[in-house]
Amino acid sequence: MRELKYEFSEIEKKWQAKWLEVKPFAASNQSDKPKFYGLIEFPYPSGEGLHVGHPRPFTAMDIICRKRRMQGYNVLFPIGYDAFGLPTENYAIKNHIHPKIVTHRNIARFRSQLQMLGYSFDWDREIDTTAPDYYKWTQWIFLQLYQKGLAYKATMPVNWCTSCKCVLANEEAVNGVCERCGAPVVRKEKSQWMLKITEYAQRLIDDLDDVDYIERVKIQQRNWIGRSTGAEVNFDTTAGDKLRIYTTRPDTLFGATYMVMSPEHEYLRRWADKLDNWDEVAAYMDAAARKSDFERSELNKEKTGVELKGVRAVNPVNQKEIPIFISDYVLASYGTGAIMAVPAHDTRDWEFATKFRLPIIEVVKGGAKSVQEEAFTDCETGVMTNSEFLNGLSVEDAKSAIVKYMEEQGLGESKVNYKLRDWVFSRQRYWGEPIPMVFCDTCGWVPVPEEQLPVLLPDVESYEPTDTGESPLSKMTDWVATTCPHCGGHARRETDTMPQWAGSSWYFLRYMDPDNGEALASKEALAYWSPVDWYNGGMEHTTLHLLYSRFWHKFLYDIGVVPTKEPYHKRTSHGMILGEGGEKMSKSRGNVVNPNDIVEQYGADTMRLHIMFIGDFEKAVSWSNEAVKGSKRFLDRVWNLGESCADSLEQTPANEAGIHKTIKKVTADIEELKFNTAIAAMMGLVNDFYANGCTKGDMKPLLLLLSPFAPHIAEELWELLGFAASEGAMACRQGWPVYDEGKTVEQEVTLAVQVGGKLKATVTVPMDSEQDTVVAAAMTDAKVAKLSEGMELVKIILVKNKLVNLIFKPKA
RNA sequence: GCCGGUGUGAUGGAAUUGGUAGACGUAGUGGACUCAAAAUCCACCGCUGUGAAAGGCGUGCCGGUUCGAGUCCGGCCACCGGCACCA
Repeated sequence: MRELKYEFSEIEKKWQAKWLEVKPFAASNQSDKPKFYGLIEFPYPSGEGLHVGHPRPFTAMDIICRKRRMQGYNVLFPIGYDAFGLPTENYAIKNHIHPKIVTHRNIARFRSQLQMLGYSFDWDREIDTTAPDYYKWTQWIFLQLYQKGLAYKATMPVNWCTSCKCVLANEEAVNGVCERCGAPVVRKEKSQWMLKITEYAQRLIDDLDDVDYIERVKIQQRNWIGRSTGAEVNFDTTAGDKLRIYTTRPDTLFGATYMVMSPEHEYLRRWADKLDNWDEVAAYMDAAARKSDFERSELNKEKTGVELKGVRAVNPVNQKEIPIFISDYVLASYGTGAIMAVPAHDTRDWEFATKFRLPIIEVVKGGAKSVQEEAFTDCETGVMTNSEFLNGLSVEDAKSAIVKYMEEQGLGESKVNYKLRDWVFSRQRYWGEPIPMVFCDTCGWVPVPEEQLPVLLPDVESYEPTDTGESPLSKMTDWVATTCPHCGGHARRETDTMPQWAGSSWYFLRYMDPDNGEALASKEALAYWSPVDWYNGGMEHTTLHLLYSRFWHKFLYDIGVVPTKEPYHKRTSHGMILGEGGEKMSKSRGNVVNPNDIVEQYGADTMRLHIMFIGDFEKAVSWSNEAVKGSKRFLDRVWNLGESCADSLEQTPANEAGIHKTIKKVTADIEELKFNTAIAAMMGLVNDFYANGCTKGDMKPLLLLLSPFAPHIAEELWELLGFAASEGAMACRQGWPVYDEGKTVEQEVTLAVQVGGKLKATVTVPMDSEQDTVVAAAMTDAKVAKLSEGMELVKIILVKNKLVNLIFKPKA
């Protein structure tokens, strides 16, 4: 008997100190072993510290990486901090502390919390996006984008958060409110740096075919990019200009009974003197401009619009004259900003036509109701009608036929459109990377020369955003005033900073070679580690960080900086941790669980184990303080086995099959993110050990299987049972246990016996018994025998080692 | 409206992908140990039924395929997430 209590607190401190000292998790940039790069989304170091949302994905990847090391891989599992951002800045404003100081404090806190949980990060590769030698390279990438024409300045209506006093990306404005603070978002004309992500739209779709992302991520990205194929068609107008429209249904061209332009369309002002009702039109344009996006979409149940009196369009295929309207249901920013309206086959056009009593002409037949009652929008079943040479064709055939005709006649051509918009890249805030551009009155925008990077973020007196919509940096006149790198004349620095997403768009590259002063990472390091083998992160980043970083990576690939087209080979995602009632955790509900409390009460191993045991990793689960005890109890039971097991290094025969089965299950389950059932299997094995008795030989594989999940207790018992002494190393440096398929099967199996498909009995027979043996054994069962009286056995279905189903019928 | 996902005991969740539904855990019940409690160990634990059995019912609802359906097909309902006047 080894009599030592499971003092988790001391044990965990001991091993954490040892890992920091011995560095068993340091990755090497040169190795004969196969490489594995496991990545988690680096945290934003908020003032609140780690919350329970963090340990779930972190522990999962830690388990995978610990297992990979034991399987003989050279593993890179790094950590860093995505530390630029608004919460830190807002805290700094409120408390008059420099954001730099706040950030350092928060990072220190995060670091100690992450170490407290025993993660096997390579701490020598820690990065911080706010460090000048890091953001130097963020700025460098921006300069490359600028040089290739992918960064440009444009004045355009942008999403403006009224509370943050800052521009938001499309992706950050959710339902008319700011994703971060919830304040209303309004439209504002501003001159902004933009990144041409749209240039990569098709490749961002196509290359999804070559990566191993979970399907819902691929689907969500494809939907977000929103590719559609259709045609652009020119309509003559009585004003003389050709009005160009985009449609995905060129087949319905004969059904176009009017046209609609967006209120922002450039022709409108040009046509002012031709319009009899210009006052009315101008009033509508004004009203539309004043509406926020939210008002334009959400509140717009009823369609509104104004007819242009004095200008009409001509349908190019039948020369019919049709009216033109303006309406805010047509968006200026998509397609050409104008549409042909086919009310018979588009619900929005139908609503508008009904309200304005415009003709509805059926050109596709097959709808359940008349098109006067309901638009028929189905493309699969319809047949063309009222469309001259298209009549009788299917919708698909009609599309190709009309496009071919239009291209021959010079009326229009096929066209692909995307919903994806260019990325608004400027923020009027302090705590971000300065955009390395200078404006010279004579030369215009001039990039800061690479050798002058980084453009350091200067210290300012106040971080308050200005009401004029300019960055706090604009008040730093000394810093703003500079000389033009081109002509040497007076120039002003760009005072906007980059968005939060900049630093995180390439951070995984920096981990490969974090101290490089010459490049964002060396060619060798990039060649060795690229791509990230497995990246796990939240679904909320699918159309933000994940898309942005794929875009940057493709660009870096194009200019020869990185060796792979895609940054991440595999992408998985975890579900959220909800509060006890299945509700979102929030301060206001008071159901927030602090990992520190759990670690203090039960230990880091219990915390890790429980967060993985709690339910399906990919789905949302609710936290239960009560249930944590079960995981702690399991570790106590393992500890007690370690104290009481027999000294023999032989395995107990009764445990053998269970051990091999468990190795098989845990090995496979980790790969499939089924941590909960892996843990259940280990619990089952421990229950067997209690029932059958156990030896050191039985404990050995159990401890190795447990070590990625609960590394501290595993190391301690490994040492205590003498394995470390006799084999000279920590558990984390052992080989991953292997199973013998032959030993996973039992000698005897219990089969279900069904009669007519209903379970009536079970019978135990030797493994792999043939049908005759099984049936004979089944018939010895009293219940089965009784059911077979006076019956004839007409059919036997045998599923080997599982079940036998006997079908009887009355004897004739 | 469109695109994903989910629905299983008191409860968190399992189920080798068509083969013994409820593994593993929590809560609960009974017992052992203890002066006692906690902890620990052992047993029971879907509903109904009975003295105990037998039997019947049971994976959101209705129908279908099959020797056999939580799993497949058709039609609904509810909840969660994403997108949303993108022509």
